[in-house]
Amino acid sequence: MPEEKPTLLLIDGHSLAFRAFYALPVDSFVTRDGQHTNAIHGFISMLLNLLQQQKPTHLAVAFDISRYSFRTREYAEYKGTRGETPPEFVGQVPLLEEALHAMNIRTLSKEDFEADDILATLATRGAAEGYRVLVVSGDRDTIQLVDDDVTLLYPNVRGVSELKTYDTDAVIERYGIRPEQYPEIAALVGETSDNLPGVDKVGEKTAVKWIQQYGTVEELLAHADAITGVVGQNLRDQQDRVVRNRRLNRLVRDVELPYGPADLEREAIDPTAVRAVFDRLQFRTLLDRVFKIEGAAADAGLVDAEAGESTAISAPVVRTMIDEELAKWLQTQSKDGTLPLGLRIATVGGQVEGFGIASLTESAWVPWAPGRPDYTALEQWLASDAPKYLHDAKRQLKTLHSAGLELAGVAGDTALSAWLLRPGNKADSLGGLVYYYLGETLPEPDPSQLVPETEALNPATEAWYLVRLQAELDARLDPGSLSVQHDIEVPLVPVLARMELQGITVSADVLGELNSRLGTQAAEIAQRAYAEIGREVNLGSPKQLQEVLFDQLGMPKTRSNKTGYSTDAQALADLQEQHPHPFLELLLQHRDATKIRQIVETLQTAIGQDARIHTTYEQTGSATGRISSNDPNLQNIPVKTEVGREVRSAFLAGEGFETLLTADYSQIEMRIMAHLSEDEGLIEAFRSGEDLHRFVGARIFGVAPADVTPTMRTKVKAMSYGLAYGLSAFGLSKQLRIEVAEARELMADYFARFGAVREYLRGVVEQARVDGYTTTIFGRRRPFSDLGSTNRVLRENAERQALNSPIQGSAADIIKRAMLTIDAEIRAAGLASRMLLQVHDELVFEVAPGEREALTGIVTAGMAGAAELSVPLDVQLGTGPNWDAAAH
DNA sequence: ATACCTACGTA
DNA sequence: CGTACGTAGGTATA
Repeated sequence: MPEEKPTLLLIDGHSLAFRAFYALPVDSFVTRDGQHTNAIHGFISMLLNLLQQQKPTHLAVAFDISRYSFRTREYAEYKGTRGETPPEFVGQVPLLEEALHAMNIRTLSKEDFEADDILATLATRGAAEGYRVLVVSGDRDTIQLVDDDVTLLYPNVRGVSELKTYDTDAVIERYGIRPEQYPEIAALVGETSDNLPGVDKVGEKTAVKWIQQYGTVEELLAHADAITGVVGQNLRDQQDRVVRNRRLNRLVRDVELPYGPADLEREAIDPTAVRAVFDRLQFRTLLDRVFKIEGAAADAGLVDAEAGESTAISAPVVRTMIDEELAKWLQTQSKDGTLPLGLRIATVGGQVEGFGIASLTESAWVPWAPGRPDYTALEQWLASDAPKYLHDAKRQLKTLHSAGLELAGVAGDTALSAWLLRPGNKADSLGGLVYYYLGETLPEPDPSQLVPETEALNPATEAWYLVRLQAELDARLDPGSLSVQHDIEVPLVPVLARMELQGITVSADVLGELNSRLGTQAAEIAQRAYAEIGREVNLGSPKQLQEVLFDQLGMPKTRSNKTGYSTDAQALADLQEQHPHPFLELLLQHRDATKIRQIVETLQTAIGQDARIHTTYEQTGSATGRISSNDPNLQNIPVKTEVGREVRSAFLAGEGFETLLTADYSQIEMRIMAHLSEDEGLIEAFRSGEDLHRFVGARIFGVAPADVTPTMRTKVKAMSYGLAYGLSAFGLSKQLRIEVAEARELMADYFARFGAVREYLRGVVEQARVDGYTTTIFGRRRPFSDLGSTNRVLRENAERQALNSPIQGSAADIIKRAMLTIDAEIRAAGLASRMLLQVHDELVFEVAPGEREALTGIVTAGMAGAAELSVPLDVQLGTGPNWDAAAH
């Protein structure tokens, strides 16, 4: 049996992407950031189909470099009729190329040539070298490439999901001429899309007839005199066109290229890179398809040996053990408590069922039944400082706590490491990380099935994966991130766990009273609002409000959003100015009342048996390094309004405690900016002890600090804060309701006095563009991929994020360091007082009787000393029976 | 039921 | 056309 020919697949990237662009609805393929992806999606989808159906052994995609080539030099009007490329298409091609590179697919382009010339060259060489060649292009000129070894796949009108196959026979059937004769026909007929006019009155029928008779254009023109009638005259008159067309539509088959067919062997994809790119493009189903096809390719032996080797390690056999055997095993495997072991806790219905423990070479399953006496070894090891690797350690710690078990020695948390590597991504499961970083698939039972088909992995084997995964993650982390991991994030795990377990006492009575009062109020306001418009509507429905405001009341249109026109507070306030109406005021009041009421209700249902609310902190919840709070969110409890503060007053010092203590950093982000920018003016402002905004205002407006008016101070304050967010003059003008020109002037004045700030902010973005990431004072990184984007919206969004990240992230580092110190000192001093909440720049404590002074000292020192900046860290303290009263 | 959008609370 | 979050209700899809 003859050996099968290798298959060389050659794709015209631009033409296929363009076809896909028009085949798929633009609006259905947009990322959350506004990047259009329909062309990329269509292209990759088509590509995956081809990989699956044709199983190419060799593969390349060719792109045009620009719309200019030797053809436009020869004939300037070539392709001149083509309109502007749609803006939604621009920018998709570089991303497509990136995706292809991640899939380890070669892309080719050549200055002065079109993609089709590259295809022609490779097809010719491929056929000569014994390949079965498949050419995919939407350009009819490529028909000339078809022969016994070369087949053309051409997208039909419906787009790129179905490709029509043209081999020699199919071409003859369709056009009545041999493939190599197609350009002769095209030269006569002309090609509108390339702006190549043909002979007037000559269509496909006539051209085919002539070529069937004469074979080539050259022959035909030699016998042009023999052609009668108007078309014959036209041919003679316009033979220049024909000659030119024929010259231009001949594809070049000997372009000099860096690769020959043999260099285009299909390679294994880079799973990490593919996931990164596809994540960014928000391609979920395509990602699955890529990995599925890739898996099949690996089975078929197409993937090179190197990629195969890394998956060759197999899990150790799980041994079940308890008590003395376990004690000995733990000691050996951990080298007397010095070597980290993976730890996985198995639970059923929240009850601990057992423990999987593993080193790199051995794994053990330890079944757990509470109350049995023979667990000393296990309990000792768990509670000891012997290092352990876990996934989502905080959750495990809390689970164990509820089972009455203590856990210490958390030395690594794969969820944290993964977040430090890619802080913008949402938390992944252990299985997800193993798949991503180790390229192996863990069986995960389908939670929707009562009797799962796939049996879950033994926790002991999961623990073994933890050890491998932690090593892989550590290897990928840079030194700065490693120190953040080691010095901040990992030690913070038990601290946050304790805060969550402690919770904070909340008065159900205060909330209940507030709820009913707001309820009555909201109902009254609603009635009055209905009276104003003569009917009842759902005031909480933006859609119904739009009807009332813009149709019924005929108000001027506000700024538009995806579902119509905005009815948010800002828009309503603007409306009230232009077109005052009592309904607007009532609506705003109703919003206020119901919003606070909704918060109150959420809190009420969150109060536990212990009269306390236990939030959950998400340590991997933000891209900058902040922690977030959920279920319920205690980081957005109202404070700005009077009723808002009533909510705060429901948060109390618990039974047996004297008072609440709040401690916050004042203007920490501005201080960090002063430190990072080394701006002398700003540094002096903080060292002077003068009110920051007053100081800055005095400099900007050229008056004495005492003469800074409240208006001036407000403007300065808005600008100072806005700077750290990448605020524009436009944005500042909107916020302060002043002219753009005035805002611009204000900013100019600011930078004239505090020039180093501007230089710093500019430098951050520039550096990030070079490095691909930003860094905080303590070494935390945040990667950015869109700083070089040609899409302005994407790029400028990324720039503002990059500008803000070192500032917000450093502030997060600092308060986390303070929390670690304070927690350690409270425990070292044996105080009963405890840290309860963190709200980004504020900490809330519960003070035990008689400990106020000691605690105050620890907190102040811990917070002020959390970083050595070129300006002091100012800490404000306050105490009181409730959170509102404890504010200062 | 689920996914998206708008709106809005905090730092 | 200002960063970072979480939650809830309405609405349109399945």
